[in-house]
Amino acid sequence: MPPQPTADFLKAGTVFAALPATEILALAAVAREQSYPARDFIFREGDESAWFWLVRTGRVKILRQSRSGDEVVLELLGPGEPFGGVAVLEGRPYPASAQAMETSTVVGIPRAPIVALAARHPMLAREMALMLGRRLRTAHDSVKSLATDPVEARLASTLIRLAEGEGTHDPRGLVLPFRLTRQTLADMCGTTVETTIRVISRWIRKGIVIDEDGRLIVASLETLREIEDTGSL
Amino acid sequence: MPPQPTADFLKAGTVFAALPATEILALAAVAREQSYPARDFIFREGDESAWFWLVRTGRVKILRQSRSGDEVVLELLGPGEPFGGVAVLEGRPYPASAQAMETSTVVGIPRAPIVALAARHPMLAREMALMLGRRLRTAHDSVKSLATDPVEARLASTLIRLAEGEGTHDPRGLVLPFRLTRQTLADMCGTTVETTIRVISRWIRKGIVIDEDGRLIVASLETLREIEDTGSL
DNA sequence: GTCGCGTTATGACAGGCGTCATACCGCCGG
DNA sequence: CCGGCGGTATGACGCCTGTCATAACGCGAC
Repeated sequence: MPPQPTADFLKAGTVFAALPATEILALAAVAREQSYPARDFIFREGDESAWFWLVRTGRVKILRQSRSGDEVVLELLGPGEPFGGVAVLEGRPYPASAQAMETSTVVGIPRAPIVALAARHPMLAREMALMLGRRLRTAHDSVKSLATDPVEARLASTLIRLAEGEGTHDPRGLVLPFRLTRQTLADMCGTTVETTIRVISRWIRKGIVIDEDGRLIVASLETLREIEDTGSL
Repeated sequence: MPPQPTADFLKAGTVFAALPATEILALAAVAREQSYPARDFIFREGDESAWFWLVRTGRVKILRQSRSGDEVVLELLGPGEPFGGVAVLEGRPYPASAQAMETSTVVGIPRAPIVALAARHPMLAREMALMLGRRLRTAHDSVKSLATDPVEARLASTLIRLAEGEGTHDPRGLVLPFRLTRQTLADMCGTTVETTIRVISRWIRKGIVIDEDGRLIVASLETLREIEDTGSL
């Protein structure tokens, strides 16, 4: 049983916040909550996009795979964040896979009610457009970083982004609210586990970051920023 | 004097196609057409987003620069394609620069009328969302390619994308409808001019592509596809 | 208990590709 | 007509970083 009813959860998010109460209740009636253990896939690249999803609890990883089998992590999503939306509205298959990073529950809403709702309430499209604009910008940030920066700078900047966006304050620094393996970090930066491990280990030895049982704590955002700029320490 | 009145141009594009004629005329009345010579900037990253733009003729390059001065080309836009839109709607500064690749004319629409129009006609937001979804997908394609593929495969896949999307058929192959320098291609793939020159020269010697006075012709799309997959030839 | 898996760690090695230098060609402007 | 600029071409060199191998540790499954 979720900590709060589905309707309240839908209303609390940014996506459906502006909808009238009756619409929210109608959505909640057709929504389905489901829980996934770590490493389970919610859907895979190429699957038919039958559901629109929202992260309820936990952490979901959006990724694509290449023939050679190595993964590229495109986005990390936390509670309240939607995914699969564009594919649903366009009626295309999902362009990427979604995988639970830790035990997570997600809310799924079937395609038909969402499409009908979007037709009735154009403000949904507006919210969608703004959100996509933001995500396009961060995607472009990634492109720029991958295209020009050396590995250590890329690792620094994704860690900065995560810490600033999702970190909670603590006497020791900014604490990331989820476990982030070196492998996942590597997949977000287009590098390998080994180099990521080498870099993070060096940072830990220098006290720039702290590894607390798999959870990273950014102790010196400033040093990371310097690394981001100069490409090394 | 442009080849057709501004109003007709606006109506012909995908963005405003569904609007009533009176709205189109109102837009055309406040729109401004302007011509830029090659290498001139229409706006720069960080500028206040006072205008929403459409490419009328020519070719516009969306790019970002790093401190070290090297550029990253995020998108190449041709006639009918909009740019600067998200920044205008959100009231943020432009997140990237726009530069004319060749002599180009663009149509600019001031911020206020666009914002008002979007409020009156929610379908605009819908069009916007769909367009952003497509662009997000191609951005994610770039991320994946930059993160996992070797340089030669990246060059192959951007050339394939350009040829399939914008190439015109010809007995010799798919002809790109604009001059594309090795430098620009390098900036699109996150590599350097030198390596791009080496790779393209090799391709030209093998007959995979043809350089016709700066315009590239893709003679064997299949070979390029094989290179895209295997990472070399 | 112990086998296996996921994760972190460290070293050796090779090679793709960036960097620097140089050269050539066509074009435009003074 | 000639100097500068933008673009293409080619070689030498080096290093960042991917690849492969090996090891240790914690933990859940059986």
